[in-house]
Amino acid sequence: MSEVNLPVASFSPLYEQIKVMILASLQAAEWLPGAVIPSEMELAARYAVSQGTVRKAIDELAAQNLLVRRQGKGTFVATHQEDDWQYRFLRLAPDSGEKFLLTSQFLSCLKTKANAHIASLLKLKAGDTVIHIDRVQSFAGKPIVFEEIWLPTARFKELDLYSLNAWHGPVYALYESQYATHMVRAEEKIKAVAADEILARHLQLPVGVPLLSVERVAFTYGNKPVEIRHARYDTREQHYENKLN
Amino acid sequence: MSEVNLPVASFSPLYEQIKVMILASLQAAEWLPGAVIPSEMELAARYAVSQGTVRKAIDELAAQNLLVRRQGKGTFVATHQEDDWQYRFLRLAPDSGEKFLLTSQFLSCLKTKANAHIASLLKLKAGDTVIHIDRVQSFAGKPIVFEEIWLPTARFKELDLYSLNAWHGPVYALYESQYATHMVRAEEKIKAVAADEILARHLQLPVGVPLLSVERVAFTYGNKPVEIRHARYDTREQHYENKLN
DNA sequence: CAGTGGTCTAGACCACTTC
DNA sequence: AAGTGGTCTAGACCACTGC
Repeated sequence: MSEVNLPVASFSPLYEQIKVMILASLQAAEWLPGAVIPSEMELAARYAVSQGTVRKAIDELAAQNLLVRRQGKGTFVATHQEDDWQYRFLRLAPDSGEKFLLTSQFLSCLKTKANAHIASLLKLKAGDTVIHIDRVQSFAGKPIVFEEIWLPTARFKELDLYSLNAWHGPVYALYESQYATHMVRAEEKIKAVAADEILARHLQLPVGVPLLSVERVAFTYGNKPVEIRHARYDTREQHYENKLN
Repeated sequence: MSEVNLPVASFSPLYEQIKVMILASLQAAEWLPGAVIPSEMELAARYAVSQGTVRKAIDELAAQNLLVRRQGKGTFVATHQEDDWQYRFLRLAPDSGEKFLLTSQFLSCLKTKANAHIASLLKLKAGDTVIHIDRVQSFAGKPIVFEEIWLPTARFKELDLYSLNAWHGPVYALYESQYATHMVRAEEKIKAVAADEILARHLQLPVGVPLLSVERVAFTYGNKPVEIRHARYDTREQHYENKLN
């Protein structure tokens, strides 16, 4: 008998280890969203490597949109609170090509027990509670998006309908500023569905109209899922845009 | 009066210029999809720069999926003819999570005059002709996708129904091997629509069922659009998957 | 002008593939 | 053993920002 020698923890370059350490600092909120991190020289000294090695680590974290480099200024922790990033995860766009200014109206914000589906997506234990939010988004006065959101109660304790409606700007900016939770990436599953009576009422359209159903799981540092969304888009005058590379 | 000094052709680093030259070689088909390009050392000599500079250029082209690096072997021109890349642009996946094996049936392949919409997307002149293809894709015997494809006749001259149905594998691999055209990226616009009679017949489902409408423009080197697709997906047992970063 | 990120170099050595 | 890409270093200099 001969054994195959599988490389278990094979080779890990220095810059990978430094990425891990920087990630740990982000996760530990040592540097907050929007803040500068130490300069490349400082980090090189801290980790006892050359500037080039720190550079490569930062390059890759910047490519993943965790950090943002600004020449002459420094390297910053990515945030959803800046102009270009306000709607980083929004793929809906008007067919006309005009600018998209959505207004948001929150309808409800209730604490409930997570059902099996939501619980498994959020990796919660049976019996854990979630916050369930409903909202409608409108463009030029027309309701276009009906959206349900589920959040783990543990992380988003004091969130209520009043503070949601008092907030102006993207929800992900609110999560950052109020709950120290930065969304790093998300996965969406898209289907076509027919409007039922509830959706028809919210979106002011006839029952049976085809709508885009978009289920999103959003993740913070360390691939931790912390938000579920289920949106329905009226795509009669707008569309979902995607780039394939 | 004071003039604002807009930097017109400001600063362009060496590695950008080398990227441009490598891109030119790809576009000129000096190196074909799947082939090795010269080693970093050779390119460094050719362009009279250091290996590190060539390296950075190649790194960025590899990040854009134009090149593929393989340690110990060399750097290769990306191709749709390899296992992992076979369905690089396919975002449809079964709800069940099982493996997705699609069979393709081409229905027609006709030369027609491009309508205004298609012509403008393909940047054709008025009067230019296109090849119009219809096909149905099935999974486990069930028709799931109805797809129309438009191609500029000029580039895809001898394409006919017989050769399409004789081909086994992704269409983008056929474009590469028969028409020296490699697809680099694509843009999709997605809507929900109701099945009309034609779609209902092709997909064997009732009229009115909500379907996903996916309009794709695919580009080759130099951002040149060379293929339009309009697909309709039955999303009752499968979904469109997307990752947001 | 000092400090930051960005570019470029030259050279040593490592990891992987092939012959 | 030779050739490829991959890592790491040290140092020089450039481009941009802000005091």
